[in-house]
Amino acid sequence: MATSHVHPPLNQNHLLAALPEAELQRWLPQLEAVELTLGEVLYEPGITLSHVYFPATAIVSLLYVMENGASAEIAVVGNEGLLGISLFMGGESTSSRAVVQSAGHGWRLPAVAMKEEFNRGGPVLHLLLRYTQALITQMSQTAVCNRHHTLDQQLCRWLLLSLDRLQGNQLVMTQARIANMLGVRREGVTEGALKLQQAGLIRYARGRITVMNRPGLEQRTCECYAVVKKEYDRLLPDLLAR
Amino acid sequence: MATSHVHPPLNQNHLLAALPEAELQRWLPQLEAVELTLGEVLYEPGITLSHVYFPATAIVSLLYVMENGASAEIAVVGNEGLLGISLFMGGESTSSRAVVQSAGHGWRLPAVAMKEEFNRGGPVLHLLLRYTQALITQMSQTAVCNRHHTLDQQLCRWLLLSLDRLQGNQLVMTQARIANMLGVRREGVTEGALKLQQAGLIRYARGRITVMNRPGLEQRTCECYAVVKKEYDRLLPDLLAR
DNA sequence: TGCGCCATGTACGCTTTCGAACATACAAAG
DNA sequence: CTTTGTATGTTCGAAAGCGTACATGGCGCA
Repeated sequence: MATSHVHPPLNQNHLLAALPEAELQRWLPQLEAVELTLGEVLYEPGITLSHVYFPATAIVSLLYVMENGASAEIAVVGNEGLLGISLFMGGESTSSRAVVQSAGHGWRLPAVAMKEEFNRGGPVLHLLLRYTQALITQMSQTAVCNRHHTLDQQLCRWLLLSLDRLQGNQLVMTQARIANMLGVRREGVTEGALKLQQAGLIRYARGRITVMNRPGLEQRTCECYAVVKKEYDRLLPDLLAR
Repeated sequence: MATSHVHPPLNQNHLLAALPEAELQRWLPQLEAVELTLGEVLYEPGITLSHVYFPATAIVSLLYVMENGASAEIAVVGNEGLLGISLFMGGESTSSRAVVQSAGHGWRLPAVAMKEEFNRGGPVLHLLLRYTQALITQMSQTAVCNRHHTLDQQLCRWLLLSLDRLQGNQLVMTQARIANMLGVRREGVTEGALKLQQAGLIRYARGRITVMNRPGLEQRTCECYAVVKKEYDRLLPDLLAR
């Protein structure tokens, strides 16, 4: 991970964009631009975090890795959120791992600064807690989706959630990596992706997926996508007017 | 739901038991004992809550009900926690439903009082947030478990989590209701329960389950149970010394 | 005492997904 | 221009769980 003092526009991250001026001024000296590389691990289960991360163009997955090596994604975090809620929730660590799924840049803030700000109890506290509730909704819906929906539906949901957290309609992502996130076989993702390509909804080649027909994906996915999206919009309306 | 002004010992709920004396005194006049009956719905998706509930001898499930009527449990809450975290998280409502799964009593506190206390920013805030993080862990692990583990393993997990939130080794619960929680067929639960009974781990009859060999259940369940339990113990150590 | 409801048990064919093995093909490096 | 690695495509038997249907037997209520 490279760090730099040349700051790209902070408001690429919606939470940073929603910060009141006073808080922003307090944070500025401590905010550090970071390059997040594919596969980079921002934190491991049980490890106390040194920073919170605000993705801008990167996407990060909260991933649980089981004893036998199998894995499952708990939630995706992109430019709408932050990594490291356990710092202000008080647990210091979580039982999941945060892995960069799409390279890009972001910012980070030292853990101490985040805790101080949180303990001031101002508007930032409420913003962060509302964000956390939205994240909880995503996790809950992931549980529901894992229980009841088909691989094809989940693939569409995953593509849409990722797309919402990126700019443009492309994602750099192999089928094997998607399978890792969804906790299914790579072959299953291949079959699902084939169907979507044959239907003209997406096109892909060697780790690059282009979404051609987004409404088509929304039609094929389960209700889970809409539930999560609605809840983010409801809980964080100030972040939409960026 | 019957309400009463005869208070059973408050410390049956671990969160209430962990309240500092000053906070307890502030809450006492507003705390109301409630009888929670089987099947009672404490809140519905999207509805703003009027109270938070602290179960004592009751167990409540956070349940997501899909458009087609199928359902899945997101988490179980008993005497270790509270219902209505969205009140202090700021969302006011959630996309899940809270259903009483095991009748018993508890207490409730008006939403306004909870918000006032939370906004004081004292120790109660941190206690509630640590509890919320533990709840998040349970939800995450439910997602993982739904993805990777067998019905038999999940049944054991569910029995253990429920048992931890009750006194004694009995639970009043039909196989159909368990199926509803796990989001599987009733027949699947019947087969799983049969195996456990044949192995001498449980006994049951007409909606009453007795656990005969708890270590046996722990041996048959997946890692998910231990992960969740450990995280509750880690995040809420003060609640164990009740 | 008898009726009916409800909890539990059993069976069968079907669908989805898995595990494993192998085939094809592009792309970058030498 | 060949080699090698990675991404994607295909197949097949096995397993878990589903949907459906129906059987059994206890318990409460009339």
